[in-house]
Amino acid sequence: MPELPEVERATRQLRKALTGRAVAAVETFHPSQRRALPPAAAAHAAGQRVIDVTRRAKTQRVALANGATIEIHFRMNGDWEFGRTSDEPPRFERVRFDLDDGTRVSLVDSRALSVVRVFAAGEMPPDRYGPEPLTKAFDLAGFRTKLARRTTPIKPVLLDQAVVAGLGNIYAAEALWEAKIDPRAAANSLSPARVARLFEAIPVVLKRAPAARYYERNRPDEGKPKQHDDSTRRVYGREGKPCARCGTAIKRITQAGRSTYYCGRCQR
DNA sequence: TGTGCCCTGGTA
DNA sequence: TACCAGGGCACA
Repeated sequence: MPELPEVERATRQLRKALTGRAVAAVETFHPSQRRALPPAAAAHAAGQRVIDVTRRAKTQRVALANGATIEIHFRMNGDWEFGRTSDEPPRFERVRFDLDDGTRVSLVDSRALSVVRVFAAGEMPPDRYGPEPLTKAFDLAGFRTKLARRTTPIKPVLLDQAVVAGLGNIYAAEALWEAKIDPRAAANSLSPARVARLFEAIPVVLKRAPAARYYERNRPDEGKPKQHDDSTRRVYGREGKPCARCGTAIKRITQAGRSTYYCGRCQR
C-alpha cells in the first residue's frame, strides 16, 4: 500500500541491497509483469553491476553499469522481500532479482499491478513528474501557477503527478483537511492564503505518514493483519467518525473514481 | 475530463 | 457472494 514515504523507505532498502552488486538473473512470474518486462528487455539487466538506486515520485530507478535503467512502480500493493536464493520464494512473488552474492530480491504484490520495466542504454524512463514535495524544488509560486490553470476540483488536481510528484489519494485528502479546504473547490478558485496553507500542509502530512512497510506493520505473529495503519490519519477512511478538529461526522464522496473523505464543517 | 480497466485478496 | 481498494494509463 505504498505512498511516498513508504516508497522512499523501499528505495533505501533496495539501494542497500543492490549497490555495487551484479544482477545475476531477472525472472518474472505473472503474465501482467511479463507484458511489461519481456525476457528480451530483462536481458539488458542480466549480468550488470548496479551503480545506484534512486527514487522519482513513486518510481524506483536502478542504474546499471551498461547504462540501462530498471524502473519499478509498486502501484497499489507492491513491496520488496529480501532473502537468499536458496529460500522458499515468498507468496505473491511477481518479479525476482538474483544477485551475485546470493541475495534474492523479490517484488511481492498480491494484485499483480506493479510494473517493472528495463530501459536500454540511451533510453530514459519518461519523466512527466512535477516537483518533489519534500525538496526545495517544491515552491509556492510554482504551485500557485499550476493551480491557477485548473478549473476542476482541487482534490483530483492534487493527484496529478505533474502538479506534485508522488502525492496519493490518502495524503491529498489529509493535506486538504490540514489546510481546511473543501476538496470540491475549483483549484483556480482558492485564495492566495488557502493555496499557501495547502502548500504548507503537503509536507506536514507526508512527514507524519508512517514509512514502515506493510509487512512490518502487520506481522503475522501479531494477530490478525490490519488492512491499514490509520493511526496517523485525520480523515482518510474515517467516514462517519468525528472530525478530530470540530467533531462533525466525516463525509465520504467519490471524485474522479476515487474516495474522498472530508469534514463538511471545517473544510470550506 | 471522466470512465473503465488492469488484477486478486480481504472484508462485509 | 458481491464489493472494495491508496495508481496510472488509454480512450471516448
